[in-house]
Amino acid sequence: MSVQQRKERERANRHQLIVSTARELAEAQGWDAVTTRRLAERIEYSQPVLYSHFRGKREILGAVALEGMTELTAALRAAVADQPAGRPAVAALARAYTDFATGNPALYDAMFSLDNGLPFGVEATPVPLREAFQALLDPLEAHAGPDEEPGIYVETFWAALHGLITLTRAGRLPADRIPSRLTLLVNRFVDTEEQPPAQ
Amino acid sequence: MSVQQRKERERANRHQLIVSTARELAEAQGWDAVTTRRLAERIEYSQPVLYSHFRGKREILGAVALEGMTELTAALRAAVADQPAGRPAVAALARAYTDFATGNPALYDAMFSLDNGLPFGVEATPVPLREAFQALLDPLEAHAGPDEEPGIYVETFWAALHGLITLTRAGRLPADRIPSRLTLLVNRFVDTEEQPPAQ
DNA sequence: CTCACTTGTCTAGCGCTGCTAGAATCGGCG
DNA sequence: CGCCGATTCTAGCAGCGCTAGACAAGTGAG
Repeated sequence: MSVQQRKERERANRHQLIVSTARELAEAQGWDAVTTRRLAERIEYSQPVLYSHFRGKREILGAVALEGMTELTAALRAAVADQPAGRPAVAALARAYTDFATGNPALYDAMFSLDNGLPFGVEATPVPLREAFQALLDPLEAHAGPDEEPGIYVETFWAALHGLITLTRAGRLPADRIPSRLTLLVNRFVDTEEQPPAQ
Repeated sequence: MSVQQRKERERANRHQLIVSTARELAEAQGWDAVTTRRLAERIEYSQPVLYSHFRGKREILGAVALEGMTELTAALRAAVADQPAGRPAVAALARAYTDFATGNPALYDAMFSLDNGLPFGVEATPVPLREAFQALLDPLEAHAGPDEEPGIYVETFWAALHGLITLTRAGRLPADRIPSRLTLLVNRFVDTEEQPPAQ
């Protein structure tokens, strides 16, 4: 059985190679540059090999996106971990989210802007997606008002972050003053009365 | 000179025909279906005619987007006009914005999601874009806090709206409960203390 | 060790895209 | 009428995602 095991291992390696290469290429030259031909050339196989691993280009995008979800979760958790709960944690969360997006623009696009075929918000939603949302929810939900459903509250906060990022990157908003908008957003979503008045 | 005038008029008509047809096609079947071949066929000319009016597909997109900006401005102004200034005006504004986006999804994409080549936020920004932003700014800016710069405040509010719309349409947020998120957003961005406590 | 066969990979090609060079045709003017 | 410039068309390029069918390599049986 060792032969079959070796083959499976090699196949898994190549699978990962495709995902990593696609991601690198996208991050270096944008997703438009990630064509099946270029990707095949980079991994030193012919095009059809890609289709023995993935149903199509979208599925490759989805695999990259999933990888990104895990990393985003880790980044958010790490940023919040060494902050006191409450407002500082939310500020750190927002900052970590936008840093992740600006630091990995192609990855972020694959996750949230492009069509990656991943099912959001249904029971079939992959675990990394759920965890990413949970990482967003944990530091936030305590700040939802008494009349606000926590889920809705977090979704709206997330949408605001996402809007800031996409509009900025698309050139619709000036790229400077990102921190100002972020601070304003956090102020608007975290009631200061909850905290002692340590401005 | 009447001949030349007629030619210019015909040319302007065809220009508008291209823009309208592109918009209709996009709204009916999505922007992916708007190919130069299909578009040429619809207007009953050959492909190269398109390139005598526009530098390329992106410029057609830009023309559609510009048309949308004017309509968005009108929609926002109309929605706010018959509302008392303050919170109701902001709520109506937010509602009108999302209604416009969901009612004209392809148009909205051309304006704010796809690459239309229009210059935002610089001195060369076309008038319709400025006016649209102004229509957003007018009912809002009075609600910026004392420590908040109105421009930043409006940009952030706009980004939140945009994020809600794009995430919802991309299937990242469940489409129901849009009104809940909208209400929450308005609550967070309009301080209730300013108003008499007429819940 | 040889042969048949399964498994894996590649070459070649389809129909489509945005865009353009150069041929052909149309329309106004002398 | 016939010329000539402006206009429009035909035909084609390079590249896209994706796939059918030819080919080679590795496996197990005799």
